[in-house]
Amino acid sequence: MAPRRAAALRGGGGEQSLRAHLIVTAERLIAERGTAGLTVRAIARAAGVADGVLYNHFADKEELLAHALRARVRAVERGLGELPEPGSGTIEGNLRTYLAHGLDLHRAILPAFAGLLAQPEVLARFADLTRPDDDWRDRLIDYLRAERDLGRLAPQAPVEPAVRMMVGVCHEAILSLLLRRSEDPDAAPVPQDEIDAVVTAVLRGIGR
Amino acid sequence: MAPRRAAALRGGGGEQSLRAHLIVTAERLIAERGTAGLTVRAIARAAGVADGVLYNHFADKEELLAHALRARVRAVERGLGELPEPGSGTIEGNLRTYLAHGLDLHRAILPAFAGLLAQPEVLARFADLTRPDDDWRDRLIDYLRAERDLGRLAPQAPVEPAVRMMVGVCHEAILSLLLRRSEDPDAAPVPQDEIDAVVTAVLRGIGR
DNA sequence: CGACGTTATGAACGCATGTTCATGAACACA
DNA sequence: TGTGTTCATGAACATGCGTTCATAACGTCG
Repeated sequence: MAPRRAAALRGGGGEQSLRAHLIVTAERLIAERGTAGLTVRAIARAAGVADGVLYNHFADKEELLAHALRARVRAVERGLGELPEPGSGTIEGNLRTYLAHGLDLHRAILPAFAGLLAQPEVLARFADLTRPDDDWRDRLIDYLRAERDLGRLAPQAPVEPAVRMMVGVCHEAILSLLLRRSEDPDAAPVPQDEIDAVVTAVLRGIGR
Repeated sequence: MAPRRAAALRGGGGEQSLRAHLIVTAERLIAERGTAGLTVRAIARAAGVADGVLYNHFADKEELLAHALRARVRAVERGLGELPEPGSGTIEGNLRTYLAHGLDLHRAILPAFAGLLAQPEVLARFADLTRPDDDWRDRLIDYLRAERDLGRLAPQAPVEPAVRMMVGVCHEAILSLLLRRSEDPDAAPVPQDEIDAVVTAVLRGIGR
């Protein structure tokens, strides 16, 4: 039927189709180095297959990249676990969880998308891709509104600006991490006490 | 001495050196389309000169790009005017000015840098380039600390988280603008009332 | 066991890019 | 006017990319 030499190279199992194998390999490379200088040959070499295989399973390089990015996004979301329910725990603790969640999400996603930001025409082809931080932002908005409806926040609490700020903090932290990484590859992420300070300030901002 | 055919093409004046002319041209192209797909030939064509001229004045393409980016950053900063002094006006009004300033700055700068974010090794060559939003951020920190020292803010006001949020709001606004632009080229920037809401929330966050 | 269809192979292709260099045009000076 | 120097010119080069396709290796079926 299908895989021959390549299947043998990939190990005895071989229950994974070559198509899936390519997606997994591209996903790994994207996670490591982003989409920027990622070549067809690099993917093929990493997958242990010939240069042209890609075109037996995808229309072009971008279609493979789209599938790989989707897989990457799903993997990240799966690894981040559940977000708090409204009414449970303290709002402060829950916001801290949301912020940590958002920071992890952005740290995992933004580098992969950085190469696409520069090319709007390419980015447009990925528009149907679930935009992970839009999801996260919507859930944060829903969460705060629900807390407001439960009476645990003042009725006039400015939910939208608070969310805008928390999303912004995530972007800012990861962008500055990217910039610092260009000089020092081992730059550290945002320390915990700064996260706490932001949560405290946001809580004051929405009237606690 | 120097310019011949090209000088004539550029107009009668010709007091501008070809080197400066190349920088200005590249700066214009960067402002319009970013550094992403910018080729040596595109710059040469836009400047009305031969393909290879660049190498009579710069070591390589990246050196020209560095000069052009520097020029672009300076031009933007020049166009944005002065920031408020501590002690003058209201803190609310001043923060609004800072935020508008930061939004303009990021809208003008971030698209040009988007292509570089994806390539850390290239970005590292531009490390000496004044990082415009670092400057802006430092000035905002200094401003709020000065207001605190003047007694117009509580001594324990959390300045750093507030600044982190405002910088983040700028990043977030421009990044989401870039993303929306990839689908709708005429997407609108952040409306004024959202800016006001953010400023109000930040003010509450630092204890007003 | 042999014919057939499927599909991985990887060399080759076309193209775009950054860069080089032999050429000659424009100027300064004698 | 003649000579030397400077430097713009743009065709040519080297490289790397995405993509194609004739070939051959493999599994299936009669």
